Amino acid sequence: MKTTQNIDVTVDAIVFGYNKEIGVTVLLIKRKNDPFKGQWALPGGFVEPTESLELAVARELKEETGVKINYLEQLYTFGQPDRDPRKRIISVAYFGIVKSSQFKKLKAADDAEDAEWFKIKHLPALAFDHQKILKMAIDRLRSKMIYQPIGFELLDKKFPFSDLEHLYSTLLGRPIDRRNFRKKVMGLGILEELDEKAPSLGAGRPGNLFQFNKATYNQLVKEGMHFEI
Amino acid sequence: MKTTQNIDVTVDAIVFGYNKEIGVTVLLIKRKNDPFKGQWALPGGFVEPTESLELAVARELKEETGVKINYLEQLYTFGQPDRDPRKRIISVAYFGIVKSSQFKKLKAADDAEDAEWFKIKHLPALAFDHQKILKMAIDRLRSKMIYQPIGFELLDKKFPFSDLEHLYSTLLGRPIDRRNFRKKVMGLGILEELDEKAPSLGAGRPGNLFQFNKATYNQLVKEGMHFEI
DNA sequence: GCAAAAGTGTTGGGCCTACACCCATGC
DNA sequence: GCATGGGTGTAGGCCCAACACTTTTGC
Repeated sequence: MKTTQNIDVTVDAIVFGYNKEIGVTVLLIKRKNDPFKGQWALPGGFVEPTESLELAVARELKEETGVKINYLEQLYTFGQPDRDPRKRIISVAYFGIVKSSQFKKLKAADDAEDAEWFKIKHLPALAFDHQKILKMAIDRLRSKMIYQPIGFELLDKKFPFSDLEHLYSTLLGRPIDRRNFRKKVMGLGILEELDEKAPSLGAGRPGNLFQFNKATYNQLVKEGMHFEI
Repeated sequence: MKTTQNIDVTVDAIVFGYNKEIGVTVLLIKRKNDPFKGQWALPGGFVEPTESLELAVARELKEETGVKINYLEQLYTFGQPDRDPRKRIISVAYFGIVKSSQFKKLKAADDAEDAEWFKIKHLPALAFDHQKILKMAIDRLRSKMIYQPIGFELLDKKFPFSDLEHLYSTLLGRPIDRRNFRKKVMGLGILEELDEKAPSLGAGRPGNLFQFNKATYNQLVKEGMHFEI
């Protein structure tokens, strides 16, 4: 098979963020160049000849949006021959999460005219097959959250328990039983309760702060944990 | 980014089979050409300019081994810059299953000097990073089997219940309680009991034959089924 | 003192695990 | 008739869902 393939390889990133007031959001850029100039799209771009795929994602994210991610995993590779009007382009999509604290720091640059967080409930029209890619990412986020505590990655390093509650009930789209949820999560032993109160928001009793113990979590995963909500 | 990337795209297939006597096996080919000439490797090859990735997998499998697969899903994309000694090659790996009945029909051709089923317990040295890819595929097979009934895809269209039992206890590497297993599986309602006996193997009472009801299964998946062994 | 959010236990039912014997067939 | 694999029921325990009131704080 010595014929030239003439296939290009890109990476795309679906980066989720979370904020108590806004809910779950995804990071999009407005394209500066054709094709789909002026349209919203997933951040991403061509892989450099000598960099790994993961590096390419991190680089493109930094260049286009200024965001640094806290969690990254490969999602899926999209390779339909006609998915890009220019030529055949195969895109390896990555699924990323930024912590709440990193949430606002956006600065569009490079190929992007603009970068913004969009609520996953209210998305604009997207370029290429990015609608399909994003849908797959949202499905993955939902299903991963209910059997692995990646939800924790969306929160700050220290957070009040109610943030976790809100995150889960928002994303699952249904109310959760607060008592049972707390019992279940605490039962896993991967949350450490701190000796610190959350800043009061003007009303109501301030909660205690917690933090995620990643070491204990990794231990559990090895032993074959079972989470389920 | 108008510089030529000079990256090639291949697909690789990790195809599993099952047979009561032999256990779980994976399909490998012996390479006819350099690099790694004469070594065992995963079947696969370069993607043609206008075919989809799935088609490329199916074509390569047919060309190199003569096998037709019953189940196929994307596994992962391997893109480390140095994973092929010739040049940068990104490989999209697919995870496939053939039914027991298709098991023996191998005929090496094309790039392959030979094609053979290997027990996953006794694997030869593999070319490229195929060891790593295969390991990931086996992990996926194991974890998928315990929460989705893809194990059924490894069996024939009609099979005695004991085949399913043996498959699961082999792959899980531990004995399973026959009564509980039967109750659990039958409780899902995705197996239809047929009015037909399995051919007797010379000893013992012949069992009834069953078949997998894919429609009911798909229905269940939509409603959010929960399997777990 | 009142509005808002945090924190906390018990019970009933369903599900899952553990466990052993009889049945049909081939030789 | 014996060896081999097929087929079946039950009881106890554990876990999970359902459920409401008291506490702390800001205003």
